[in-house]
Amino acid sequence: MATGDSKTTASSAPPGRPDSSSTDSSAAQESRHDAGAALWTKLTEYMDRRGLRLTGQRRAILTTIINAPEHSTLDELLETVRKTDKHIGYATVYRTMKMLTEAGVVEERKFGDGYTRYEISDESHHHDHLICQRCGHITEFEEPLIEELQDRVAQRHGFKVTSHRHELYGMCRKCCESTAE
Amino acid sequence: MATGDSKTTASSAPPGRPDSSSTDSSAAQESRHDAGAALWTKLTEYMDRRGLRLTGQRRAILTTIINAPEHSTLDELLETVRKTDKHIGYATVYRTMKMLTEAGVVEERKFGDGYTRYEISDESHHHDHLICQRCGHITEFEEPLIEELQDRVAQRHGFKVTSHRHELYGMCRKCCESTAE
DNA sequence: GTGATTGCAAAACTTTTGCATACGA
DNA sequence: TCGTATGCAAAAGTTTTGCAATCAC
Repeated sequence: MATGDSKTTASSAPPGRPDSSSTDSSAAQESRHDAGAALWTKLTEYMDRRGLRLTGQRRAILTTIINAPEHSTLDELLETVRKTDKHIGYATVYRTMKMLTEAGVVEERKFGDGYTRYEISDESHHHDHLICQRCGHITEFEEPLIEELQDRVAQRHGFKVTSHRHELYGMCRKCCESTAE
Repeated sequence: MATGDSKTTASSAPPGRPDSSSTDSSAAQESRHDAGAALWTKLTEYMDRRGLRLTGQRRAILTTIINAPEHSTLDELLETVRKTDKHIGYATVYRTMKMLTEAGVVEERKFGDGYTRYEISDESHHHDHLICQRCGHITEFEEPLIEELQDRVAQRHGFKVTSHRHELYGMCRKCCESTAE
């Protein structure tokens, strides 16, 4: 029930795949968050402020997220973190992710396949997503002009934006090529 | 369980509210789909092709959707359609919405509050959404330049787009004003 | 008449929560 | 020690499905 049969999964982004030659920045996926230190600082500050405790499980979970592929589901994270800490429970991962989200360390994403996915929060690099509906691969993209236009739209409506999501669904390059044959 | 306590609901768009004076087209919300006839044609063609049957319930449900506010949830649609047909079941509405989606008559939308919402499919007017997290009001917007940029992004990635979602979350004009006081 | 459709209730699934136990500071 | 955190299992809450009875064509 918990661990098992997720349908589509973000593959673990092999370095140097064809995609990475494209114009846009998807650098974040290659280097696995060397900003780790900053995240720990952010987290401990958040926890100190509230009298929360840094347990072994929480340490293991944050470490896992930092090293795991972006857009992992709870099940995937649980499976991974259990390689470190055999007896960690689903609820613990769940609650920790909630806390990390609250702390601003990670962000929840819902791509409509029924699962909540998580990614490290990087406020300096807002990005959006291309989601392949065939292989499940998720690519990130940044397009400042879109963000600008989007802000203008909001302004026209007197709307104050606090967050947004922009997702393109379809078929990634690899799948297009393998289908074309 | 079924009908009851949805948290945020698209209010039924009173005509001539302040919003409608804004620049962007949100005309679709005012006039309740006079394209109804075209929808019926589309649906019956779809059904004929597959030997599906036009039952009283299905008629009632499509009529309901055409007249209901956009972005209604299943619960809301069920409640409304029951005013016409007292004994209609949740599953019937559910399955009919699935069929209508498949037929291209309606589109499913998920705005992250846990409910699936439905809107009439209007291929000539792609639009995206501004979602107020305070009052739940949903406004539509169109911005061709964004669509264009978005296509360009996809092209750069060799990605073939079949659908997209672009949603801005925050506070609508009304709520901004009532909060500012 | 025959196969599609309906409605009810139960199942499936992910997400949340209650509670007794264990543990960090 | 004291209150937070954990883990298990059960609860929630929405979406799906099984099945016998009905109904459209």
